[in-house]
Amino acid sequence: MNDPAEQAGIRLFDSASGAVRPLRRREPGRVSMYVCGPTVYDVPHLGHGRFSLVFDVLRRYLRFSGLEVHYVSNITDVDDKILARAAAEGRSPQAVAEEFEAIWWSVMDALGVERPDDVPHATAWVPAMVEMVQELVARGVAYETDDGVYLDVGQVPGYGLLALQPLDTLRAGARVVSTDAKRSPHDFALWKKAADGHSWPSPWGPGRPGWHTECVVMSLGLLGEGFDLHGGGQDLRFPHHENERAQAVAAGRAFAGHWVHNGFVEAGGEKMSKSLGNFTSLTELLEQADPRAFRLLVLRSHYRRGIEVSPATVADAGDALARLDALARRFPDAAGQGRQITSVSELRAESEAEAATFVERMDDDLDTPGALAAVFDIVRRAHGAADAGEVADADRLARCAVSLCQAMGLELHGDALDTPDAAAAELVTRRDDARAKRDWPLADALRAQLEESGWVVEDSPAGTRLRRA
RNA sequence: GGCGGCGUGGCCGAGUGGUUUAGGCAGGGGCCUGCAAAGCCCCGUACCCGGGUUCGAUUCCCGGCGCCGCCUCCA
Repeated sequence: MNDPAEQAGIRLFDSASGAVRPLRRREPGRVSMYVCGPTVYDVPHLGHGRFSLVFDVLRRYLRFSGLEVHYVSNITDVDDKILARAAAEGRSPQAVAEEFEAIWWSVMDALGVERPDDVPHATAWVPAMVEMVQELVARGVAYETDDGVYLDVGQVPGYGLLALQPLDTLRAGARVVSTDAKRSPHDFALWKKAADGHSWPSPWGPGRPGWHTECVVMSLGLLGEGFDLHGGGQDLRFPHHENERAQAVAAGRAFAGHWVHNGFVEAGGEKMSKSLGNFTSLTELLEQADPRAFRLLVLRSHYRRGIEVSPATVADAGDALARLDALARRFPDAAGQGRQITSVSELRAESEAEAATFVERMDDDLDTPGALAAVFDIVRRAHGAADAGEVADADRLARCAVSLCQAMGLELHGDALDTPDAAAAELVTRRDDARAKRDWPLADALRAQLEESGWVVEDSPAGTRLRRA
């Protein structure tokens, strides 16, 4: 029991075994996780937002459970798409990668996604990648052709594990370019020969690493053999993760202990398009909606299922968020800075039953919808207690709800961010005055004026309160 | 062709072999309020279609229909 999470004992679906099983740790009390990051050749799309949020929530929850988390997520800054864009726009691949990486981080910050502990860039790891490819060639599991170095997947035991089907049943053809010197259509490039300015020296001449080579080298390099968890979007399961795993296995290294994949973002059967009013990118969504509404939308469905992200579903989540914010507004004390509880053990000391329900839901394959339902139940009870004058209980429940939201990365806003401007402040003063004199027509007229300028007016024992509509 | 997933009340979205319901949003009624807002209480008798197993299936099995993802670089 010296591993705090023995008590929490989170169970997660593992794509390699096809079952929900306990997340085992290489070292007690610590979790090492690697999540495939973006290739920076364009602005982030909605799917990037979902995976970032899903793994941010997992990371935060593990920490809330009392575990120390080492979170690594890469930036792929070597890629054909980056080169294509650079060529099309007449600038360097570095310039393209830098531009979109900067956008990536600004979007992550807006979403409240915490920065990874380590952010390896592929370009900084090329020598290590060359070493691994050399090792694979030396072991006789990789071979050189005219255009690169390939892994002979037929020699890798268990290839097809993450594809969930055996190698010989995988269709070979549909999207494969054509016959080349590869021994099998499934063999993939560890190293690509190229002498186009964006290349590095290697024993096979100038070139650049294959995509799968990047992640396997950087994850093992930073987290070491047999790290705990490897995550990413569903589409990466095969071939990307399969091929990372194949390289590790072929090189005789223990790889990830647990594979976690999140479901896709869908757009209601319709293609995402502006004419339908759907969001076309994450940046566009963030221009139009509260980032927290998007996080709540993600939390509201199970991470392995698809979710629909549209203006309507985001707005709906925004309305639900308003209920949560209303709690923070009513209990500014409980929601105040520094008053949240940041670990499950502390929370148990104060709110055993509520903490237990939340933990039970989260431990069950990160059941955020269930956890959220538990939070809403606590919210309702906090208000009920306050209405009944049970101040201590109300405060405790409110603090619990706010803390649990926090544990999932959801910051609740009370009044703090809605500071009225001078004009509004004056109207408030005049209205309080009118109300004191019981001049209702005047008070109502002033309220109407405030509402016209975008404020929601709420009366409270402390006088008129405003918040943004 | 192979593999995987999904189809739940007006909408979003969980879950389960049967006694009382996920949850949220929207809607209706009531309470509170000078009127509101916020909040509290109450309400809607849902589970793609057809078979089968069962005392009983939305939940298990079989077959359809529909939607989606993967099968070489897309999170």
